Amino acid sequence: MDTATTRSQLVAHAQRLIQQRGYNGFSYRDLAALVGIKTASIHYHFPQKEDLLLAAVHAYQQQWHAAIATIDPALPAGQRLRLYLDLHRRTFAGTDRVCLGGALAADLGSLPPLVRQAVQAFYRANEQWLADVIAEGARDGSLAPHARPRALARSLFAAVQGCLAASRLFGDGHRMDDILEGLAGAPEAPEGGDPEPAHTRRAVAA
Amino acid sequence: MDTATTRSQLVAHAQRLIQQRGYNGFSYRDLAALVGIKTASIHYHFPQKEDLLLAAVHAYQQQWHAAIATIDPALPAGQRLRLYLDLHRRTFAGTDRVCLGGALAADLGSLPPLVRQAVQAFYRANEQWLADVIAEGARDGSLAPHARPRALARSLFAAVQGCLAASRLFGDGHRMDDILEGLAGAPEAPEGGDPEPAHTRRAVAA
DNA sequence: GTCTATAGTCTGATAGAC
DNA sequence: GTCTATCAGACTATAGAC
Repeated sequence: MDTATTRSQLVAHAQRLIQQRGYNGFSYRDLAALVGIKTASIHYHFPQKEDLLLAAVHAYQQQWHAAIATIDPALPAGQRLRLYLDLHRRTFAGTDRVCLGGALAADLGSLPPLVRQAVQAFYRANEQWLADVIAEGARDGSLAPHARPRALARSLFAAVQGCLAASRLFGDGHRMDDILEGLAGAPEAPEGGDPEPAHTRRAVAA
Repeated sequence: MDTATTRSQLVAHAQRLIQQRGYNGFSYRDLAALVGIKTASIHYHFPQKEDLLLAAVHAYQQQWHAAIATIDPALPAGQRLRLYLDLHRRTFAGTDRVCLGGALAADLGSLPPLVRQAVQAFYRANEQWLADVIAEGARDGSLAPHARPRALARSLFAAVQGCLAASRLFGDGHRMDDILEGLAGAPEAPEGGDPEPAHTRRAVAA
């Protein structure tokens, strides 16, 4: 089955354009040119721009849900946490995009209320997944979190979103390593020119 | 001296509108209505929109530089770090704004190159300040960072930016406390319903 | 489902009077 | 410095043929 329907192409291109330029940074004209149809035809699939936006966010959330579901729940919590960060790094490193949720959250003041709710749902889902993993890691000892799971989950997700923006700003795909380094623990002499981030350690300071 | 010149009003309103709605979310029309002049008059002060943008970013960076300069360098590094986070919390809690740097970084793909450079300079200044404080704290023992100062500074600034976006998204002015909690250390039983964030502690896990 | 054609509005920007 | 008047182009959206 050829799943590259016009509708799915529109959603995919809309996602990409928002991630690159922000919510107000793209038009039906851009979209039509990319898909190879006229702007009027887009309205057949998405009568209002808000309809397209909602479809883009919901599809994005499902895509991330599927991606996170590939992280084996049988693995130690600490490793799952690193795989979560690595998933973000691999997805966005070298691209000119950020997370769709973060991109929309930044333009919040010009977002229709329903889109705002969809973005909230995306944030909640990520923060809850992280909080669950952190709590489990604290139980089984694979993590030693220095804050309550929910607080740490929120801080971590915020750091990931901010890191994606900074990575793109500086064209530096390695910035996620900074968070990984803080997660994994670090050299005892923190100001020296230690060139080896302790990626392989299991001790977690968070 | 009455410093509320038309030019300064334009810059201030432009800053606010970008922080609320993003780079592409406001127009000369909005701005003119707020200041009480016509759109054509704005072009006298800022011939192109990019000129206005650059003025807004540069003014913002100076404002933050002045605000951070109020943090007494004689204080312990750990306390200066908390004051830095508190400055952000106090500035944005209860508002519908995020940091101008973060707002522009999110719309990077539609930013003129010179504006992009100005945003980079803003990020670098903040990350450098944080790295210096963290390195000093590691030296004098007022902090025990679990990552190298530069990595920790970048993660922390990313977390602050992400936290501001999430705070506004959920209308929750207390989210900066999550970062403070991770910075200050936390209960040894992280999953319990401990209602007391350890705000007063000095031990820093970061 | 896609098209042409078009409406009505908003956009950044310019010319020239005052 | 601010105005009126205007521009050319972009925007979302609609009507109706195919």
